[in-house]
Amino acid sequence: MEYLNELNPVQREAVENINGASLVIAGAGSGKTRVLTYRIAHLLNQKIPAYSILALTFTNKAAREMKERIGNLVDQQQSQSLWMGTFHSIFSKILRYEAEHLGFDSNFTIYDTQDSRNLLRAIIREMQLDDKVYKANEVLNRISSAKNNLVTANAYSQNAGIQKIDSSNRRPLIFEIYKKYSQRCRQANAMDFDDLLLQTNILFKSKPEILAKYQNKFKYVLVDEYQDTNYSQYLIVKKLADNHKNVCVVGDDAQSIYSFRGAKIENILNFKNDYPNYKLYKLEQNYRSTQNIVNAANSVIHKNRDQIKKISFSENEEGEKIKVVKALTDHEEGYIVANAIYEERMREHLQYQDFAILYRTNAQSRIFEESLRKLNLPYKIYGGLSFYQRKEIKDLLSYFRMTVNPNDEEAIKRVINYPKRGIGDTTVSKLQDAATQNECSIWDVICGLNQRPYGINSGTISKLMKFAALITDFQKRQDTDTAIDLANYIAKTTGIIQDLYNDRSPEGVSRHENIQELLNGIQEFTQNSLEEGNELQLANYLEDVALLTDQDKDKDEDRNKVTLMTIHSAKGLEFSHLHIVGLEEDLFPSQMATSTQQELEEERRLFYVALTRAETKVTLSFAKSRYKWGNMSYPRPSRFINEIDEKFMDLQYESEPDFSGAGNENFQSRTDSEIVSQPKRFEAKQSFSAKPKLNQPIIRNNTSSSQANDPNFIPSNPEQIQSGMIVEHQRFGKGKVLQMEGSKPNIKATVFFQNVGQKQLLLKFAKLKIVG
DNA sequence: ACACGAACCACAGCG
DNA sequence: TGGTTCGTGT
Repeated sequence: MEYLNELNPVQREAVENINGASLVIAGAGSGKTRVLTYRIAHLLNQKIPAYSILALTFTNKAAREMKERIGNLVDQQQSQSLWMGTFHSIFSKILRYEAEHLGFDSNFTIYDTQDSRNLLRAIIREMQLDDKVYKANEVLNRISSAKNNLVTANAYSQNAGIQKIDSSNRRPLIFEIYKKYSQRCRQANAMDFDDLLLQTNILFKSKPEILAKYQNKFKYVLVDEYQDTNYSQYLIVKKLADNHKNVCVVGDDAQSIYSFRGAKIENILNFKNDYPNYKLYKLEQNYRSTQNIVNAANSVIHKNRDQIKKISFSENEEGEKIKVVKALTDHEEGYIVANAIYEERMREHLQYQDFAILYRTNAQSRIFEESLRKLNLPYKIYGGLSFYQRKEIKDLLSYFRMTVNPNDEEAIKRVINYPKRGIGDTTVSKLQDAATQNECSIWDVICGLNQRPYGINSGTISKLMKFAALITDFQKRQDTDTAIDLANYIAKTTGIIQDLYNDRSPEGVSRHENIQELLNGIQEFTQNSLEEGNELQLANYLEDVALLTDQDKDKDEDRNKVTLMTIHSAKGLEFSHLHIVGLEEDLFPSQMATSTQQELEEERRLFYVALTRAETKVTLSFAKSRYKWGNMSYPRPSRFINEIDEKFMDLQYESEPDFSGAGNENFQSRTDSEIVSQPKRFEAKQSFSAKPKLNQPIIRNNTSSSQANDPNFIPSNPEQIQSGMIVEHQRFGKGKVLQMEGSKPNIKATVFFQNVGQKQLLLKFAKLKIVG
């Protein structure tokens, strides 16, 4: 047990007091994960069997890493038998086991957000509602937050408060959509992400004997990132721990950043009410960051009113002050950050993996990708469209889903006509109507078509029969084939592989590669299951895959790379040198989060989380101009910059910085004397008025005689533009035409724009003025 | 049924 | 910018 000596006194107490309720308030970098892993290791050492320990983490990755570490402290065999994972993955397992009690089949599909949205869109269309009023995304948010507060479809329709809100938003029929949505999910034998928690609660409430079973099984319950649990999750934990009360929750109210999805800080604040005899441990020493960073972060978070008072301090070296960089444009911000990383790495002999760029929204990532690529800096990017959400991946997975659960409505709609087999939208909607009428699935309708053809012509019926036979064939192979064999068989027989192979465009090639990568993953899964003696059928693979994210498939070759991610996904991570970018009003804090005190405080906590990811150095940056929604905007620097106590800052940006080139080969554009200076309106705070509508080509009558004299001549014809001309583009500003190529209908011009670099424009759509 | 072009929309964050 | 949907022509 020499591992106990690696802990400070408070950490050690939190690890050793295994019985009763414990609340661990853990400041950033205070060794929270260490306490959790050591506590679990300690439990195992006290001869508590692994299968009676339930540990709920925020991500799968965290669970995996923690298991690994516990394995190193005790033994791998035991640590692998722990019940450790996200709420979603743990309770989806339990729900599969208990599915019959809820009227589901144990091979139910898990709908991801895309599936849910598609289903909602279909329902809204079928109800003939205006999809501009009933936006699928917003309806989904309403339903999701209802579920997270355990409001079922029936309760929703009977709740006067909710009905009032929906009515005042002119969307009084959301309850109807919610009802239909629930029915369709049930019909399809599918649960969405929120259902995994909601149905667990329903199960525990309606079947006390089942609840009792799990209460007895899980004698020790641990929860990480407790500040980010929602009501549904809170109640699951409370119920499971109700008998033995051996519950340990770890969290930091200052790092609560998920209230948008129903997380409640109150869960931490109310812990003492549920467990009056609880013990409180405060981990206040930060081992991660320099004193300067910790102090700076503290000075920010102290501006929040709602918080548990705690001191966070560091005994590391004082460290560098926080730097702030001002860029003229969003693209320049990209160049500056990439250059800084390039130079810091050289000067301080660092690895690429020591650097991270954190931003508020995924949309900001592309500019940094471009500038990193220009300097040949390897990077990895998280978020955005994940691997498992790509079309080709979802298509193949949908065949797998059909095989395991043919009632899966979203899967069948994806694959019924992919690859093309001549079954069009009209046929699908006939099938859908029939399914709704008979309260059965589309698959059931297809299987009964010989008896009741629902007005579908015989040609199409035989196509449908062929499709059905294909799926039935897959189903028959399920029991005998391993996951990888069946997956390969499906990929081949459906023609997906061939279809993608035939597409020799770069996109087609990459899609083909993605499919190969997915199949490799299944191969790996099959192999691992074989070694560990687990089930190795396709259905078993599918159980996990819906809950995986990109961060779960970290590859070795990705290790030494600069990390690009949102601040939200950086939670729990740490980096030596950190760039927090886009510190502008209406971006960070987000314009959607400045109306109430609570929202603003959450943004501030988000900034706090960002700052505390850094070990040695933080650089903040902002741009004076940025493209947003396709338009130029001129934001002010974020208020958060000023909220950091000046003592901890290096305020060099106040004096106009000089990025004008010397020793910086990436700014050739600035030395190009042909390029005119910034347009005057650049200084204006708000965007210019009387702007032509973007989607309408601007065409005036072009008497070409006046062309040379008119500084604002708008061409209607690509031929009126020649190389060397100075032109102005609505989006990219002023620039010089370098060269033209292509034939009349689609002439391309390469234009060098001052702020954006070279742009290829298809002149047919170009929004250009000739200014000289 | 399908292919193509044009209009429209999107950018909050996650399992 | 880029993905999706809608309308049109084949």
